[in-house]
Amino acid sequence: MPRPVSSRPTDVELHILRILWELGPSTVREIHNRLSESKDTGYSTTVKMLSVMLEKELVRRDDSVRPQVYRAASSQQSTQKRMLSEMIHKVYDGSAKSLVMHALSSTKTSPQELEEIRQLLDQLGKNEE
Amino acid sequence: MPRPVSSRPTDVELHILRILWELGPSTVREIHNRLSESKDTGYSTTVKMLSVMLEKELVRRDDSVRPQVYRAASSQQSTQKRMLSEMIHKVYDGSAKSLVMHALSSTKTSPQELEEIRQLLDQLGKNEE
DNA sequence: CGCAGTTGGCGAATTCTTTCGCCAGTTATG
DNA sequence: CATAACTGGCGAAAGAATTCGCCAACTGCG
Repeated sequence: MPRPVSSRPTDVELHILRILWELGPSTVREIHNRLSESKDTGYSTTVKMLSVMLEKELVRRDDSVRPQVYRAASSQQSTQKRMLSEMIHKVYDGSAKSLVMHALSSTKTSPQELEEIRQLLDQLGKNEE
Repeated sequence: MPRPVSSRPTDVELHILRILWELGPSTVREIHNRLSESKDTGYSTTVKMLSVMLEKELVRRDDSVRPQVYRAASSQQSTQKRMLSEMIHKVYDGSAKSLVMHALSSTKTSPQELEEIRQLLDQLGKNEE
């Protein structure tokens, strides 16, 4: 068997992934510095989290340089989409529409953003016909 | 201090909540029967999960009848909204728009549903002005 | 009543996540 | 090349989530 591919990130894992998406490939030190702005856990903890994430294939490591450089294994987009579709299934019973309606009605969205969404809607409508 | 109110449900907890939303107030036996259609865990496990959920105030229990009847403490809608806004913040960095765009583009949505969304959009636009 | 089956409470085992302490290897500097 | 600072690996502790075994209380039926 090849290997189960990257699983759903836990909260801290997601936090680290977000840092990697923001900073790009980084050393443990860089990741830890950023992480410790919002969380006060030790350096060892960050090292360990990264090693767990490496195990789960959520991140990759470049050993050819010193200090080693970590990067996210999947892009922000694809990770977001994976997590979103899990939510649509497990929380919204497969109804993307309900989720969209909730998302739109419970947060303020600027007129410009509404317009972008409307355009996407038009485009999707075209493909359907 | 009053009490921290219901926290985020875990996977199994959510599964049980979904059953309660579907069936309405139910006995452990009823919940377990439905749960065991998709999961093969024992009756004791269901009892325990419910007691944990009672502790967390995710469900309430009516002790005045025998066998006791459990019901979800929050509606499906409000739970969905709570979880969705957590996702918008933690995964989409607060951008409901990005989430909506992903949701629409990665799942097939019927023309009729697209229309409903468009109407909501129009309505939101009005309130903005 | 008295037994058989059902219900549910509790503590403990298991598994996963998150946290470190400690130690060894690496690097920078005088 | 010493030695001080930094880097990261490992195992184990602490916390959650999930699972159950066991037992006591309750119910229904003859």
